[in-house]
Amino acid sequence: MTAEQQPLEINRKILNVGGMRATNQRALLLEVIRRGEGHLDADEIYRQARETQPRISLSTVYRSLQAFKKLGLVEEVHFDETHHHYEVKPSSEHYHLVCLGCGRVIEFHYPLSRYVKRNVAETKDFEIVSTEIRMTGYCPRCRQGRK
Amino acid sequence: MTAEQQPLEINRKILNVGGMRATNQRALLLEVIRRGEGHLDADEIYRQARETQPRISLSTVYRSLQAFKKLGLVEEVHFDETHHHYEVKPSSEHYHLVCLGCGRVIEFHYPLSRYVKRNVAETKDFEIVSTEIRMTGYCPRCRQGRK
DNA sequence: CTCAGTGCAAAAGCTTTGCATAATA
DNA sequence: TATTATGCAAAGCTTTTGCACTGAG
Repeated sequence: MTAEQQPLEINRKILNVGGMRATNQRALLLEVIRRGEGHLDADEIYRQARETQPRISLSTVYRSLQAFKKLGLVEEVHFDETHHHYEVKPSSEHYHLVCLGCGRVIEFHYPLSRYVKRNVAETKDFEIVSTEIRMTGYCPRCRQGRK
Repeated sequence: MTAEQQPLEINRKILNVGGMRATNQRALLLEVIRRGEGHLDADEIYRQARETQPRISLSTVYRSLQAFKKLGLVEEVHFDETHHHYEVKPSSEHYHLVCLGCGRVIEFHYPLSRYVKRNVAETKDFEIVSTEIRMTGYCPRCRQGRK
């Protein structure tokens, strides 16, 4: 087994454990999303997946994304108004700053969410699958332009 | 004078200060968004505005929303994949829990963002206009159904 | 062998844009 | 009066859905 194929095998197991059928498409998509590290939207995932499986369809991408999300395998990230980006779940506590001026997205880390999560989970009796923190504002460069 | 009774005149001033022309449409939209308390999407804002100004158009709603957002007057909230909701900016520190099972949205309060904001703003030299925290997972009811 | 999953094409949303008209500063 | 904003209709994107076919279990 080559190094490239190995992750796909692991993805199949993950899918099986989740009760989904382990299709080539899904194993590949999971891999593409993982490699993308949260910076890919549905269309980009589609394009990259097509390099390996030219016949994969956009519908499959969307349907898989929904399935993964329900299982808690991937997390949806909202950078801007119209595109959703995806990353595999154990996303190490990183969140986003979005610049309203130039659209740039800056990641930031904050160790706090574990604490907030527990607090909220207890108070609301909610089982938390993913957390997103997103702050919008103006980056250093754009602050200059705004006087 | 309560926020609910705040007249359109004040909205006009807010718009002027922001450097935008104070049109009837924008003053009304700001008022509708304020009354909606973060629970309205573009189309709902449009419908409510039309009760007062039947000839207002959806394009105006979208264009105003974008303008308000740039000015930091309103904040965009992401409950689910496809709809964006809007609320006027000084939104008292409330965030959202979204249930992956039934789609229910639960608000929660957390006093922490001021602290996080300052920290992030300093570290990244970013001028923060708005903050959104969104956690997805399963609500008490849906947790039962899941095993 | 069955039924969940896929591909394709078409439909459905949501949001943006071009242009002539209207309103604001 | 000079712009800026609006309304309308049309275009543009992203996402969802129906249906026949394929492949995993």
